[in-house]
Formats: sequence, C-alpha cells, structure tokens
Amino acid sequence: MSKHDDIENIKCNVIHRDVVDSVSDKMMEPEKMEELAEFFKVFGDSTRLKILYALSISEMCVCDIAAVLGTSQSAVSHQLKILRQMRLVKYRREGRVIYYSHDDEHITEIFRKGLEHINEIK
Amino acid sequence: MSKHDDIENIKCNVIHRDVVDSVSDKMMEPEKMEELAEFFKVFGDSTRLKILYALSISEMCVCDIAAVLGTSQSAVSHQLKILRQMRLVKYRREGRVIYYSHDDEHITEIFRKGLEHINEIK
DNA sequence: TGAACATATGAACATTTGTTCAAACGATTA
DNA sequence: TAATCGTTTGAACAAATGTTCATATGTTCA
Repeated sequence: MSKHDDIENIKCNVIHRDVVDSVSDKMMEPEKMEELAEFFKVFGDSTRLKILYALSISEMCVCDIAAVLGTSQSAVSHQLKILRQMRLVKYRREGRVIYYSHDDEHITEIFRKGLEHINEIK
Repeated sequence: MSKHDDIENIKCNVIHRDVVDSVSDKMMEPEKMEELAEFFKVFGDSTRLKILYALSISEMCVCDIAAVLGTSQSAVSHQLKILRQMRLVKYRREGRVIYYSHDDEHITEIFRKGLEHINEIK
C-alpha cells in the first residue's frame, strides 16, 4: 500500500482513455447542464404538469385552475410562481382576477415527446 | 354560518363555471399525468442529464461515464438504474465491463426542445 | 482456487421539494 | 372606509431525492 496511498481508495479507473477524452471534449458545459436540469425539473411534478396541460386548453384564472386540479388555491399559486420564473406561463390582471396562459411553444412539443415515450415503453 | 358549515373554510370558488367544466372534460387522466411527471423527473437531475448527453455521443462503460462526469462510480450506477427503469438506456455486457447506450430516439429531441427554451429566455 | 476488477445495491444522511396554514396584499364593492 | 374577494407569500413540516460508504455480485485471470 506504500506508494499507492493517494489512490488506494479509487474503486474505478478509466478503461477507454480515447473514448473518455473524446466524449469529455464534446460534453456541454456543466452550467448549461444544470440550467437544463432546472428546466426539466419543472415538468417533473404532476401538479405543474396538470397546470400546463390545463392552460394548453384555455387561459384560466387561479381559482379555476385549483378547481380543475382539485388542489388548494395556495398550492396552485406556489407552482404558478415556479412556472412563471421559468417563463412557461404568462399572466394578465383583470380587476382582482389574474388570468394565466402559456408563454412558450415548446411546452406542447415536449409534452408530446414525453407522451410518445411512456406510451411506447409499456 | 349555519348552512354553510361544510364550505365555510373554502378560500376560493369557481369563477368561470363553463371554463372549468370544459377544461375538466378535456383533462388527461391523473394517472397519465403522474406517469408523465415521473418520466420528466428523470431529466430533472444534472447527473442523469450528463449521462444521457454523454451516451448520445458514444456508448460507454460505467467507469468511463464516471470519469467523464467527475462523479463517483456508485452515484453513476445508481442513476443508471433509474435511466434503465425508465427505458432510456440499454446495456450489454462484455466480460466484466458493461456498456450503456441510448434506448430511445425521443431523448435527443426532448433535449433539443429544452435547450431551445433556455436559450430563448435568457 | 483466490485475487483483482467492474458493477450493483442497501442503508444512512443531508438536501431539496411540495403542501398546508396563516397572514399579507391589491382591487372591488357596499 | 370597511368588508370582501382573488391572489401571493413566508414559515413549518413531512416526504422524496441524490450522494456516500460499505459491502455484495459476477467475471476474468493468474
């Protein structure tokens, strides 16, 4: 164990140096990956997904969204904030009612791709 | 408060009955939504995203993936299990080395849509 | 057969996440 | 102006998640 002290607990070594180098070279910047993960994380919750789906059918106010989902108005509002921050929904105020709607054309396509996948794997 | 006891603590009422009914009618089944959320959840972690991206460049063994990501072999293995369960990657064994690769064409498209979005909103 | 290696897995732990509850904020209306 | 309504927000809390560590599994090679 003498001269191997510094690597004594490495469990795993590179097997194909060429592949590792080539792939490392083509990898996206880690920050971009983080950003992308944050984006997809938004789709990873059924409450938010339901909101997005509902809004793809019609513009709606917060109370109505809550009614459709069967979720508390507060929970919906919290999730709308996240969707807003990710620029997936926009809103307009009319008196004390706030109407939300989609703010991005990619939503529908991402939705469809996801559905295609889960329909295929079962 | 007499006859309203059952709804006394409802903070929010339906505002547009017609919209709520129409959207409720067109909503997807909740189970489908859950399933879809589970699927997108997989994309919502940067380690898994990096693995998927790396595999879009080349088939790779676990050790090499770990090397490219700078993550422990164990962490990679745990995440590969999730990707496997979601049928996003497949693998083949060659001796004691296991090679992973993509198992779905939607991955690349979903990736691209996500990137398009985050590139637009900044 | 036993040592070495690539990978998988379970338990433990810290972190993140989503909901609820209570309260605050704006806008309307009586 | 006060009460009401639709919405937002912060704190608290339980549940879910990702990593690490230790160990197990399965394969090769000496």
